[in-house]
Amino acid sequence: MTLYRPGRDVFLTSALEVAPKLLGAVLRHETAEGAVAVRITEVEAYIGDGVDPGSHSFRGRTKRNAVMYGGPGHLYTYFTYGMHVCANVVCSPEGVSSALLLRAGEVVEGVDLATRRRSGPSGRAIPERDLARGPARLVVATGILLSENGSDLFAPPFDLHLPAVQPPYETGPRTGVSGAGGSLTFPWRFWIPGDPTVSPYKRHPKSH
DNA sequence: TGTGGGATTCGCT
DNA sequence: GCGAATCCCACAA
Repeated sequence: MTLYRPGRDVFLTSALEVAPKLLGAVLRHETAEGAVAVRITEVEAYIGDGVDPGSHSFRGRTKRNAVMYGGPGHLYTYFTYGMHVCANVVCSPEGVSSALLLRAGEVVEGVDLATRRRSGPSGRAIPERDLARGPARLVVATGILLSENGSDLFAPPFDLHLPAVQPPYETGPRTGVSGAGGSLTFPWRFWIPGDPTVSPYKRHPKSH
């Protein structure tokens, strides 16, 4: 298991190149409640500065997306739909904007804690594979907070381990983003084929 | 200072 | 399958 650090190795390049290497990586987050770790199974690339209309940084740097320009290995969180938080891993060198949205993962540590966080006061049952299946679900399960925007993912309370051996992966077009049907047809999404934690409706974009 | 829209999820049908 | 919930941020005035 190799520990990569920000500013070095694979994280000094674009999200499109980092994506396959982040699949299978384990992201761990520790709080007073305990630790939860997820094995990343699905990511989506975003590139700013006029390249990708779907990116928050398409129109350049703003106060909101400043973290995306802050160097590789940092956490970019944002609030959306009035109720959800999503988490990204910044991949580009300082001054450049490129990141990976964590779309899905498998909880490999702290299943009980993750279940409590996801079920809330209702205490309803949640299938283990659904604990971190979906960007906002993954954030809830790991206990990542909006206020942790900008955190170094290679330092406590976080820890990011890349896999010694890269798992096989598949790519596909983006869905769920306005403007996704535009002229750009990069394979923005990357996932581990056959993994049950990958969003099912993303797994079969065209079921004809 | 006001306004419009969104990198989603859940529950009901 | 469909629609509601909900609030931060960017941008226009």
